[in-house]
Amino acid sequence: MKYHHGNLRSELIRCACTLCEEHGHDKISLRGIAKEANVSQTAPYRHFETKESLLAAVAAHGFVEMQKSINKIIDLSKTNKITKKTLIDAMLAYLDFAISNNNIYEVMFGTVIKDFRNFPDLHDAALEAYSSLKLSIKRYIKLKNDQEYDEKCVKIWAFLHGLVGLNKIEQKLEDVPTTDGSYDMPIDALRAAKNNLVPFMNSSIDALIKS
Amino acid sequence: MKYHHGNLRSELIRCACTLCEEHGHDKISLRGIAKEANVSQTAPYRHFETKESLLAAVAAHGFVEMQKSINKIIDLSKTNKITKKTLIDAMLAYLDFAISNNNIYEVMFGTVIKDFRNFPDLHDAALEAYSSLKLSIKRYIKLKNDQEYDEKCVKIWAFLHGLVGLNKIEQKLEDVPTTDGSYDMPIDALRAAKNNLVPFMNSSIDALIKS
DNA sequence: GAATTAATGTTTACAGCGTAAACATAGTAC
DNA sequence: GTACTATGTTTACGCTGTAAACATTAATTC
Repeated sequence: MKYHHGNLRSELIRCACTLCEEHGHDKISLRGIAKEANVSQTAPYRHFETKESLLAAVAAHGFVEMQKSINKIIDLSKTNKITKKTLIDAMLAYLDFAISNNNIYEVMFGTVIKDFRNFPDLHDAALEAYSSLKLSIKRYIKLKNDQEYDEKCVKIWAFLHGLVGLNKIEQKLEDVPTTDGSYDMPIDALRAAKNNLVPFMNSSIDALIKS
Repeated sequence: MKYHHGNLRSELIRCACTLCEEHGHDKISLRGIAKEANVSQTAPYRHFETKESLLAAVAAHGFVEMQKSINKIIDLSKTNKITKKTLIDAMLAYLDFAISNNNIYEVMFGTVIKDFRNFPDLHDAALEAYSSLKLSIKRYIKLKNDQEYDEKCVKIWAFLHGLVGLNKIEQKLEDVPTTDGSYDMPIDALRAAKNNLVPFMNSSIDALIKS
């Protein structure tokens, strides 16, 4: 058995991502990650000060991947205008990433990492991802100034981020609506939105951009 | 010292709410809550099966309070139409609750409670809160059918929930924008939105309802 | 090339955590 | 008054994050 691992740092991030997505950030331990990487339980401390900082690396990796999947849609190599369909596709790519990387998305946007300023890589990755979102709007529509792009971008980002959150709640609620009339069921509405995602997004995104 | 507490259950919820809002759900322990209530560290187990179920009670309490603050705006005692201003006020009440009860909101909508179906009180409280949101839209505008109300309600709820999430992120990012041009800063946009919250909401909510 | 130093691994140790089990006391029903 | 149930305490266990001491390998200096 070789004493030194060689590239333990990146291996730990890889293992952390895998385990995190599989079990959720609150169900994984540094010891478990170390075991997965076949090193002693304190080996990670040679590469990460705390558990939080390893999770920060997981989050940073998430932002990079998310940005990639958006950039792939709007095709960074070009600079021309994109169609509305392409814009919607980019937004759908955001949703798709968030939902298929549910637990990592939680680390990116949740309370796990208290302050991005403590993790410059993460901080940069998050801002870069935002800039891709903004770029996709810039290439869809001509607006007065940068401030206006930011305003629309925030509206759309909030809407997307909110949909991700609601999707999580839906999964925690009752499948079969009670019919006692005391309250209404948000689940059907959420499910309907998901089943007609493209028209749902089409109307919402356009409304927000033009609002 | 009296051996029996009398109303330990509600006292534990009260202590849990206080400590949770003060330190965040991931920084509080059952033992700490028990100590705050001046009982032994395992006393809570006579009233709550797990830590999760105590936090579920905290979340349920949160939903009830949130609903109250919305109902106060739309004035449940009446049934007439409400103005656009009142609708916006109700949405602002949602945001206000979410932000001033930041850590409890996290328990209500985060990953702490895996499945609301395990906690009927919480499940009911969450649905009741949704119904208040829906009611406020119903009293603002006449739509075709219930399904349409649900669709608009989901859009607005997502938007509001997303704004809360973005607000959290803003606090984790750098205050002073870097000007190297490699990416743009979402913070200014978020801050601008917050400084002009009423017009910001006014345009967005209306656009979503009519989309 | 040998000696020193820095980087990166392991072993051991500790306090705090959620919670299970055994035990103690108080309130309730007959 | 006696049995039963509800509700409290004490003790104990395995898991956690992480600090400290030690071991091994790689890099640097002479």
